[in-house]
Amino acid sequence: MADDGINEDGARVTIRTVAADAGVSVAAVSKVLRNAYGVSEALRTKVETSIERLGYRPSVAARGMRGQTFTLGVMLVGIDNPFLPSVYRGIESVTEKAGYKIMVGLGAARKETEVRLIEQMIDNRMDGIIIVATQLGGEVLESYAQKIPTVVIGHHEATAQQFDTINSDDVTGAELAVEALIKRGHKDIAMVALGLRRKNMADVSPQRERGYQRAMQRAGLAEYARIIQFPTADLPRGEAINALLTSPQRPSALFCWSDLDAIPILNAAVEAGLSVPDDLAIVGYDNSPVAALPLISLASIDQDGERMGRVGAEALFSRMAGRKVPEHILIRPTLIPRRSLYRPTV
Amino acid sequence: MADDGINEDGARVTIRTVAADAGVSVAAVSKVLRNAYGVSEALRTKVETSIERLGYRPSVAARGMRGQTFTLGVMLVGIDNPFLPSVYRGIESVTEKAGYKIMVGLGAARKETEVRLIEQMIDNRMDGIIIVATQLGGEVLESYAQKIPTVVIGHHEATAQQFDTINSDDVTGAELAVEALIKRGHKDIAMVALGLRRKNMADVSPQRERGYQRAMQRAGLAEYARIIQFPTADLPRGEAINALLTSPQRPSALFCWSDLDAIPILNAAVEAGLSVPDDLAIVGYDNSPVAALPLISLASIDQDGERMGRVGAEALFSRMAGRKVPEHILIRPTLIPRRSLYRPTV
DNA sequence: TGATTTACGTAGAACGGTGCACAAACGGCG
DNA sequence: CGCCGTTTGTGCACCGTTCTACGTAAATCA
Repeated sequence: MADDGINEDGARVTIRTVAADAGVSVAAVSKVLRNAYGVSEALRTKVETSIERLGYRPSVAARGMRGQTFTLGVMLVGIDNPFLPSVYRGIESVTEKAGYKIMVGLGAARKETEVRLIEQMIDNRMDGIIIVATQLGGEVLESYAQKIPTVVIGHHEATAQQFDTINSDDVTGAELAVEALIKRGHKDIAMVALGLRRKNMADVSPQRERGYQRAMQRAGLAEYARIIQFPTADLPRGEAINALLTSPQRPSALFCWSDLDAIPILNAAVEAGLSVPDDLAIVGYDNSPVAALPLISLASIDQDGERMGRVGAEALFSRMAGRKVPEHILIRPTLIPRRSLYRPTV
Repeated sequence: MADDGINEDGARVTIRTVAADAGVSVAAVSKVLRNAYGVSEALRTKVETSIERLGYRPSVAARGMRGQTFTLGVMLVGIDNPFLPSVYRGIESVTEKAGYKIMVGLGAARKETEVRLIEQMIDNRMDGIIIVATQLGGEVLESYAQKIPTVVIGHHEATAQQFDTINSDDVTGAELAVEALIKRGHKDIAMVALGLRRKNMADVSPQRERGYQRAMQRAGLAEYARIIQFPTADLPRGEAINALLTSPQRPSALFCWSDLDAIPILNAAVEAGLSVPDDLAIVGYDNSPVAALPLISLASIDQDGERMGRVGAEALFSRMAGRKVPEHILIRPTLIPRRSLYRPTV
């Protein structure tokens, strides 16, 4: 049984081979493959038997030239971001059921690379793309979205027309964090945000800054509110952390835009002899697996990435099916309390 | 300037559009694209100008039907394994220079999924594939490798004929870990290994077990040697960890096949009131970023994943260029000492 | 100068599918 | 029995490239 797509002559098994074997036309085989209209049960079984026997596999490349490829492109910022695996799992769970394949592009958070990947996916004739946590601007996204059904996850563009967006409600998430700290008696609560070259409200960090500001204001703590812009993740943050911890105005509590920053800060604080949460309480964002480790035990906001992935994939399918009006979905995050927020009552 | 591959009529810009615009034949444009032999400087600039002006982008799908796609497939076990990002970076650094694109498949460590992904890559007419840390058997790999140039990273198949392998020298890595523990005065050193349904020497864990055994024997500690098989990563390991830590035969030191297990064990040990490294010294494997956190400070064996990726990509290119004889490369790992191995002399 | 080589460019058949337009077969009905 | 509408299956143009085979003009050689 040649299930490697190559028959005994070493020639590739194509749709024509199958047609000849089944004694039908090429068009008939194609119809069966796409389960198109107008195939009798008899024909279908005949063709499927031949396909099975010959181990035929349709060429995606050839398909892509006219019809669908049944493949979706998923662009992720990078492989090491703790929030992505769950989003990916969510997407996968939906696409698998629908019989679609996924092709992943890893973006490394560089605009140039991201553009290249999107174009690559278009060139490869993906049926649709999901873009997760991109740095790209709304105009660029709109222009790509005209050419290929697009869903964007983790990037706030609530007015986008050509594509859908799925986001955690980052404002609410930040409010949850700050309110929890206030409830523990904190007043002097600072925030660590992502210091971007060019501030863009579409990114998650500014959204969380807004939530922070709101919650502080509502609690009458506006005078304490201050946002510390941290250098981007790949730069050395050691100095910034040091400055923060040794400052005479060191806050009593910290809300951190991401676990990516919260975890190193928490580590540095303990190393410096501070007690967490007594000297410094910390709440992060993303609920990454590391935060859950007992030695870290970092309270964090959970985005339910899996659900975001699922919802995103579903939106993409409905868009591929012809929906034109954009959907902009917010998903409510939850607070995961841990030791960095309060000392458990033993 | 229409740089979106669609001209003002809304029609797709194809090689024919470019040919017409430049006033040359389709074949000529194709030659320029592939920088094939027999193009004058004049022709080349003429064509390149048109390409630029029209914003033409060749269709990978159409290309795949006859020629190369200039795209490589990279199959990764999963997105959350700490060792993969560095391997990926290594691969990327080489392919980028060569002007090749990468398409990633995420395998989730399920054989069925992995097979599907490899076939998908063949269907998509990748020019070659790199498979990282697969569960698949040697025969399966050989059969795929006949159809597409293949390099396997992190899977020991030293006798494979059809594909190349790049591996960390896992035996030596384990020896390094055990010798370091012996040097710190430990005798009762146990090992935690990955408990596979079907033991396969191609996997990394058994290789490390062999290195452990050797080092123990060479030091005359064979009587102490014992290997504890842990359930695979996705199952709850809490019980296994508990049993290990509360056993009356608790060893004084532990060599762990992966940080994936070492980190939870270290956490549990400290939670249980043990002192690391005094009551229990631990050395892990992979040197994952979490191991480096001060609060964790887990000694670990570093595989230099980036180098493995680079070497793997280079091997793939040379194989695509026609090399037939297989290469099986071992890369020497190094020990990264941290607090879980020895208390620093202050 | 004629013969041969070299360089450049072109025509047109692949490649492996899709999908439209149409033919054939079938059954129901007046 | 002839007419008509509905299935079911087929022929063929097409998708956007590559690549072989070949034509032509210029350059080199004897």
